[in-house]
Amino acid sequence: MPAPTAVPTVLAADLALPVTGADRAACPTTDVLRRVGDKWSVLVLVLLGRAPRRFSELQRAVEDISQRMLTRTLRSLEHDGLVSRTVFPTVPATVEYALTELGKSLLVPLSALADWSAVHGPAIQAARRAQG
Amino acid sequence: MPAPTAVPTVLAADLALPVTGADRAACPTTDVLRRVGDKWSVLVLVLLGRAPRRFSELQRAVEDISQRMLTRTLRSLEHDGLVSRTVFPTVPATVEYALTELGKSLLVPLSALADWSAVHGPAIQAARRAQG
DNA sequence: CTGTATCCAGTCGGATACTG
DNA sequence: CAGTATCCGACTGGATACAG
Repeated sequence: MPAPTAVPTVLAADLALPVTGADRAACPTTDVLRRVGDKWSVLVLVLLGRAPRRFSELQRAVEDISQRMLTRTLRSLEHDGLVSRTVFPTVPATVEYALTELGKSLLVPLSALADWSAVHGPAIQAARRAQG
Repeated sequence: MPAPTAVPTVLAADLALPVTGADRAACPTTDVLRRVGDKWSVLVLVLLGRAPRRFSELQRAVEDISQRMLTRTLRSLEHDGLVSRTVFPTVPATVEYALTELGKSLLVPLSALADWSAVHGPAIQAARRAQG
């Protein structure tokens, strides 16, 4: 691990982000937020946090996700080590998806954000309505 | 406000999200995540959390954001009540941006996610490299 | 100084059809 | 059952030029 060199950062409410070019491009916070800020990832993570599920179970659970997007979402989550994929060589094939330990741990801070959203979401909605 | 009807939800690590159509579309958690999951919003929030700043100060601080994106980011944050905008009628005009109380409060759960990212970001990077 | 207008490439996400 | 392939509209974000 590189020594903790003095990377320019901003500090606010215990939150630090690098603000200069190369460092900011690799900022793990921004990286995670963009991973999780897409349309379906968090929903899939939460569903898998409840229990491991098969592809078709997920598709039924989410209900209005397209097959393509479910595949893409699962692939990217798997690619980032948040979800595991297990193929059972039945006929036809069955595939089970589950959270990895990494994925489970991510639900904790997401939970904090969900709590904030539940409390302050109405305030955001109100602000939007107030300005058109 | 409608009565708290039994909206189908999934529970995982204290995290609840609606999973059916109309409810999920209005899910405040997904809504907040998508707001914050864009390229610049969190960085701007963090900078403003440190201190109120003028437009040009922000642009210098971020360094590689385009004028267009800074404007758009600030407008959307303002629109959602997270940032305030104060115009001083000098010549030429100066404009100061600051976090609202709502914006400040958002930094708290974001901080939890930043902490997680700092700790587990390397694990994600490793997972990515392991699979190409 | 603080923006707006225009253009343009790349990505996101949905619909549909097809496959082992 | 669990995907892949293709097409396509919409949105994101950058570059550049112009304006109050």
